[in-house]
Amino acid sequence: MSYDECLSRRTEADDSTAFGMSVADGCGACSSRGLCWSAGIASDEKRWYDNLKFTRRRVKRGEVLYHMGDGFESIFAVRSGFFKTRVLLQDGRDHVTSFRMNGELLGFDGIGSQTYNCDAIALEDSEVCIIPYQRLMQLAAKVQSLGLELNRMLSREIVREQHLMALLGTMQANERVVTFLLNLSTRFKERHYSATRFVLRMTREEIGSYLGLKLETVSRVLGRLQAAKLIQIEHSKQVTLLDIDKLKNAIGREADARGLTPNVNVATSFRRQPIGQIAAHA
Amino acid sequence: MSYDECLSRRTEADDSTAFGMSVADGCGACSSRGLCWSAGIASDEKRWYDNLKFTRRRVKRGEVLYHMGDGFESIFAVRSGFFKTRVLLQDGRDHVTSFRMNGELLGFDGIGSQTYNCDAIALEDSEVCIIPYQRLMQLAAKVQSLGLELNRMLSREIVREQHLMALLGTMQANERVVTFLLNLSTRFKERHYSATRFVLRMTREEIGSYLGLKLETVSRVLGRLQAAKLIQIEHSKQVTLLDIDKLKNAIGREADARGLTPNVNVATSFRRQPIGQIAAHA
DNA sequence: TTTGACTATTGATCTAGGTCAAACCGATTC
DNA sequence: GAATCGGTTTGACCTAGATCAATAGTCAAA
Repeated sequence: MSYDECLSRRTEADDSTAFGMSVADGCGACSSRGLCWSAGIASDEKRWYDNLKFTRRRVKRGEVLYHMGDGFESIFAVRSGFFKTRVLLQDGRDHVTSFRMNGELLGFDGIGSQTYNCDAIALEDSEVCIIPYQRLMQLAAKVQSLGLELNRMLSREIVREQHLMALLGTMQANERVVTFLLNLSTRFKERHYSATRFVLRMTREEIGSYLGLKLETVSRVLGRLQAAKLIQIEHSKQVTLLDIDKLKNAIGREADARGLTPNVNVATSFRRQPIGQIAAHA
Repeated sequence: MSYDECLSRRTEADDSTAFGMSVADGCGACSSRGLCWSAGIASDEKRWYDNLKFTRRRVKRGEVLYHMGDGFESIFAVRSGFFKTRVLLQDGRDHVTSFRMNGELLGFDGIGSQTYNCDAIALEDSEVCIIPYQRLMQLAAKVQSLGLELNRMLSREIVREQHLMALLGTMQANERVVTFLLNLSTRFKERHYSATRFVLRMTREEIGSYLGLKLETVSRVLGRLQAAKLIQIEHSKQVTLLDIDKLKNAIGREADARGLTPNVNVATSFRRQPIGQIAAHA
């Protein structure tokens, strides 16, 4: 298959109603340019990249992009919106494994078994580029750097998950939530959004599932962070990070010394004393 | 680079002293054949695979195969022995992310950043094949199925980690340990070792780190499993799985009903009895 | 065979986070 | 504007697993 064949093959009419599909303007003009692929594509092959076009698909809030068990055909790039992925255990328990925003990719979990291994669900009305895996690999056979970049992305996903495992295996509730907020912050920053003020698209329960905590615990930690003036929350969803440096310091052993624990075990009987009262006496 | 160049390039003398290196007999004759790569290589390209030869390296118990931060050049296939990988957090805490046995691969975490993102440490005297990544990708450019298989392996690693995240995020101590034992069991079985009787190469602390538990908890759970006659342990390391089916059933909600909980606090047990539990064996 | 360094077990106690329950809040809908 | 609904907060209480501490195997070196 030639370059041009590969490209033309997908230039269907822009019928945005059928299956919620529509045709993209092409990667060169995409607002996620630089986040999604291009960073790793060798510059002499950039012209290639800029001419890529992928079919798009709209996914409404709450809708499933793909289900665990569905046959794997494509990976997806988030163009706009917000997704979560989750794995289900046999007995019905589930665990959220990632949140994805624009420029991030979904579906790597399907390559190995030719079947998706988790559910991907939109947390708000979203749009994705559909990247057919077969076609991608045909291209990669021609364009060296494309295959290399795919490997890099898979590897980075492995590393991301390793960090998450370390979080789940070793961190306290406070640290988990702070790590989560800081991670969102840097990702928004990369997208030229505010690093300090953003909206949480997911519920407390979803955050909890992601962090291995119960929703009440997430709520309490956020409450404590707010009481300690490290963050501010309006309407449950709108978060402002008031002091990123202090937040960063709150990860690690010294977390307790900074007034984030509910019960500063002073003498004996002041158990579960809210932070505000302690601060007032200090 | 031609097929033959690629192959001949690495046929150094078998000098097993220098750097602990030695040359392998080639993949075709390897005892891990079928575990490591070949399963995914298209049959018309098998002759290719069978002629592959990689430099080997011996790693003594306790020695580091690669360090976090080391420049990435190669992935490794375990020929014999046993490894753990671990990530380190800034403040010194660490978390074990995998145990690797023969036929399994190490180093995927380095591809994305060109730098290893964890430590790989031998738990017993071991030997690995060194698979230079550059060379591998050169080959993959010629041999389609090699690149595809690499993608599959990376993807499977992603899925493996997702399951582990779910374990760390949602499972009780009992379930974690049982899952761990069953996982070892199936991996030994795949290698034609006993699925029911094997040696734990890692310490209780390492198991604990892997499972997000403290070593005392691991020890207690193993003790309980033994008391329940589901397993037997000799000399701390030698494990026998006495009833794999019951072990499998011990994962999930009903685990408690099977005598795995330490203190059956009868006084309070009437307070909230899960409905599912009553119906379970009717 | 003794010594010493690990590693594992076991008991007693403590606590971070889970559980349960009630109230609250903001957005829809009727 | 009352009622409903999904999500959130907050309080009271409980427990699984952590922590601390003492004991005891295991193994290799002396």
